[in-house]
Amino acid sequence: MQHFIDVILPIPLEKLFTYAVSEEEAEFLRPGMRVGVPFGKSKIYTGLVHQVHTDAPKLYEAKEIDRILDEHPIVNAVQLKHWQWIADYYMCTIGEVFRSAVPGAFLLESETLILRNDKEEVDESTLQDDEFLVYEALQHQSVLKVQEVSAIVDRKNILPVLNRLIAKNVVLLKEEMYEQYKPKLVRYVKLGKEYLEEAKLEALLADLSRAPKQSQVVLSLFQLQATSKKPIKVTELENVSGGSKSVIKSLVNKGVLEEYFIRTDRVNYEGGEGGELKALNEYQQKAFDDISQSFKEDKVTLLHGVTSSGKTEVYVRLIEECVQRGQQALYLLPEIALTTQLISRLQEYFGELVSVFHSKYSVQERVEVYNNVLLKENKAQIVIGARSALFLPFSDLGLIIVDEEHESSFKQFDPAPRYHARDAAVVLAKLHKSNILLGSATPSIESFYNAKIGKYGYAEISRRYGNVLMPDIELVDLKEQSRKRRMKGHFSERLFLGIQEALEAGEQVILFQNRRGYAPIVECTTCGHSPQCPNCDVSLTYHQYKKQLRCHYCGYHMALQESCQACGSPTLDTKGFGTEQVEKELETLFPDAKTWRMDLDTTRGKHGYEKIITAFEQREMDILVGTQMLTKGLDFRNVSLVGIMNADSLLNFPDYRAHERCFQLLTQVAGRAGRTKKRGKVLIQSYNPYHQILQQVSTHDYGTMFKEQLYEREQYKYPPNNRVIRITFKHKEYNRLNEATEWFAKALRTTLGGNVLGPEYPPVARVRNLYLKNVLIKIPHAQSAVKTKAAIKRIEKSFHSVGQYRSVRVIYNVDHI
DNA sequence: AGCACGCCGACT
DNA sequence: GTCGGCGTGCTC
Repeated sequence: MQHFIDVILPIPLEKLFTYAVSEEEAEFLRPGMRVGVPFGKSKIYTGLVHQVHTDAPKLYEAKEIDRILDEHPIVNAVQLKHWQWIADYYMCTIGEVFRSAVPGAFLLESETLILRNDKEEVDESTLQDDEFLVYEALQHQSVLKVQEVSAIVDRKNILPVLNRLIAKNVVLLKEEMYEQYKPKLVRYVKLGKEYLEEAKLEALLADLSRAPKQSQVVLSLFQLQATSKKPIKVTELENVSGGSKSVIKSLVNKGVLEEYFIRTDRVNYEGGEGGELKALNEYQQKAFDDISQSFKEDKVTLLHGVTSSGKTEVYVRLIEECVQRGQQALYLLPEIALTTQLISRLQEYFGELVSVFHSKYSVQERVEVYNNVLLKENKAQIVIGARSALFLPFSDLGLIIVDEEHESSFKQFDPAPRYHARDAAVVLAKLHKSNILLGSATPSIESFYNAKIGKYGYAEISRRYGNVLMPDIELVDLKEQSRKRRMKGHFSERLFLGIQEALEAGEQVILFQNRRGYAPIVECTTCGHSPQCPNCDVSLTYHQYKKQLRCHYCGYHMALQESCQACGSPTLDTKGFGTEQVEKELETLFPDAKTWRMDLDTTRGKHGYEKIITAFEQREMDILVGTQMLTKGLDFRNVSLVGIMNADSLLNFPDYRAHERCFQLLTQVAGRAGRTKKRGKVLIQSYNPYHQILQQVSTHDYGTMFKEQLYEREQYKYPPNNRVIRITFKHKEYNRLNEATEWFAKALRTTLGGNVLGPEYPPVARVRNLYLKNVLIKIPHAQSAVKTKAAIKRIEKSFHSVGQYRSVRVIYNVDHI
């Protein structure tokens, strides 16, 4: 009897692939083990066994596997089910889930090696020049890599040479798989060593004159390198230059570009002894009891606890119980809220039992945690991590906590699978028959709705810990202030005085402005021209500290010009403002205060974020200006005033979630104020202070916000009662994209009827030289989501069989945020 | 996703 | 005539 296995390959293809195995192999192999399999002409990939069976494929001859990579499965049956759910629900392939679910180090790839053929005599006279060169090189070293051969014969395509050499029995080929860790494939490029001198570079560019794409790539790379010392990602270069993968690949093969990988350092936390649990106060205890009751009914449970109410202590109790039962616990947090503060707090309680899993950790560290969970080691009994921790090989999960469940960063955006960690966690809990708790001070409309209709259990803590009062929130009318000429830059008199008062009392201030840089637009007052990004359809943001104009979508940057590029007049002015400008104004308004800024620009680097927070905690600065980074579960003791520079920018997003998100953001930022005895003060500046959302924030009225938002969502057929799928189309040609999306939308309307919106350009209609267009599909409650997705997939199939549309990228975002 | 294949234009 | 660039299609 012949034996076969179906394997999952880490690529975006719908199908599984079938390989032939021997009887012994078939007996040994089990689902969840990795195998090396030949794929395509020569490569060996890492596949995951999905099924062992004896049904020979009918349409093709199955290849044999190359090798078995594991002694035991590294992925269990529950995980495979979970992966399949994610692939189906989020409309991606199981291979894509595989790729992002296991540590990169588990996915080995082969490299082709050229070996000397010692068995045969070689008649040197029969060799051509290039063949002889390779032959000669092999006399000195027994193994050559493809790239080395390429360098020796000074040619890109070495296949013909190799084929002739194989035919003449001079060489043998071998595919070698490296068992060692490979960093997650973040490829970087730099200019090859030879081309570092200017003269050489010029010669190179002259050389490439008839390869416009390649020279564009080199130029782009040069630009990127000249302006920033940071390493340049291959993907970044691809997008900025508009050159395709194959263009870059040829340059790498030529040695013009050099590929390299960067790995981050391993981080190790030393666990403490394991300490005493803090006693819960009556409100926490009540919540704890309600949660326990709800868990008994096997319900997903929502914990709604106001900011600073001590949710963490409740979590700790639940984890404690779970650990006592001998089960594993998973504590999920948004990446950015995974602070040392929290981690060390958990380690205080649970000592060594705590492992941390986090994308900033090295490959090595992640493999370790993965293996520890796999082997159900004690030290990984409690895992605290960001969304990818969801994919660890838990075998006996007793509790999942999703903290800050409303956070939109739980939804993965860029590579597929575009899953929502909170929702995927709910499914995982179901598969494990595990308890799951969602916690937030500002629950998402979806979760609160689920609690309302009784689908989820509900618990509440409405008092801050230690009976600290909720902050006093005051709305400041910017329209009035500016009419009365009371503005100092972007500060109203009210805010200015508030800061002054706080500083005099020796207290700290947080200022929130949801935009980084100095000003989002630079405009010529003579002709109205403003500099645009050459790769994206956006104005360049002015960053004063570097005197640069930057694109926040693709990273393009250029020096600020003295005069207008269109008309030459030196009458440049800025529009709008960002954190940098706020910081600048503070310097003039409060010259004695120590001010710092926290945004993407100041927290780059490994510990940038950590450092600023520690410094602020230790009161080394008085005022902290920042973007939404400030909102995440930070526990500052000495902040008495929080100022929101401009709330309107949050309300005016063209997105059905804008209001909800504005409420959450403002409430969370406000929650940073007055976490100890003294009541905190929050000042929200706005041109529209009577907006219902701002009123609701100021009165801490979640209930009304929820009611109104739910009403609106129902009116316009948005979640929670309806589902939405957004399809994004990408192409570099404007016209082709338009035609393609019209075609697709029409097909969708034919099958699905009315609930298809678009195609529409997003606010930024071109990013990294690719045009974008969106189609939004709403699926009413009564309509089958599964069938709708199947219909969409069918339409995509016919879409891609149309020749001109084949190169249009189609990206699904189910439950997009 | 990668990678070979093959057509097409440019230059030894 | 030959080589490299760049679009197209296939991978068990």
